[in-house]
Amino acid sequence: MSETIVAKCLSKGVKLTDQRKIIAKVMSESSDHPDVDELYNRVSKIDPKISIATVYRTVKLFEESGILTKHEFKGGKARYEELNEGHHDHLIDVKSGEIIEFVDEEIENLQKKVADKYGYTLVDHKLELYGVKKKSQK
Amino acid sequence: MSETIVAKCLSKGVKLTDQRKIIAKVMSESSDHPDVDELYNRVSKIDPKISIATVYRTVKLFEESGILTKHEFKGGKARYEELNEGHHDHLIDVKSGEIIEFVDEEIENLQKKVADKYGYTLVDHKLELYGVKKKSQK
DNA sequence: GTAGATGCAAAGTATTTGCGACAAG
DNA sequence: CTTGTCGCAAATACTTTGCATCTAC
Repeated sequence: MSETIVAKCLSKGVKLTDQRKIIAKVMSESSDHPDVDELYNRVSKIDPKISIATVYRTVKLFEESGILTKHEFKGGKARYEELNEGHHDHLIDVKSGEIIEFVDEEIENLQKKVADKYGYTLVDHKLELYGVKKKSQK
Repeated sequence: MSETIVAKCLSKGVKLTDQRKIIAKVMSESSDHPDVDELYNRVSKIDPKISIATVYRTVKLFEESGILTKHEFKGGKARYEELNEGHHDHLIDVKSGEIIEFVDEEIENLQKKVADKYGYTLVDHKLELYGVKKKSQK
């Protein structure tokens, strides 16, 4: 868990302050995708003296260091998630806001193929599905 | 061209003011994906008295009326595009900012399949590819 | 004529930044 | 020690809104 984040910080030459350790811990224990406000709330319960500016600075730093990813889902604030080996995309329930993570190799490959077709090498992508729950399941 | 927008306004009961006509015209003549600032600049050349508040209000109204779509590409401002029958996704050149529109039926179908697998009906989606131009083309 | 649209400036959000005090390596 | 970080409050960027005036239907 936090081992990974600490290791990543050391390998990137990122100083390990108490604040960063707390933010890293909270993020690695969060299975949802908190926005900065929410993260700040959770962090404040551990150390109420941490300022929101530090939270903003830290998520940005962690993003650049490959520790977190930023999501900008429709019309909301930026939300963050710990970045692990396995890449995945998101299916968002438009009614409840629930977020489901999924992986689809076939789609990934097709994306590369599309980029290739236009003479591009894919460096990143974003796929978000927005759906409503079905009434009955056959 | 603008016929479509005028028709859509009438059918939706949207009042056709001079400002809206100008904004509609500018959008339908734009083949890129302008943000509000840029749209405001273009509109101002036709009628300098239009305020940016009206531009914001109008793009929002047009979006709700199915005339424009809003894109929130990585870390930038919201950008708008005229909504036509054919749906397409975007491939963004991370170096130049150039945007290429593409359609891939196969990916669309797979998306529906993924949503289905989790018990959802797809109501919307967002797919953005970020790439760099290849040096040599075989 | 009347409901809704506009322009202006002021108010919101979300995020970033300057600066003096402070802490990690 | 020295460089980078923190907390604070002020600043910024984008977008929305209250209000008096004006206009399409």
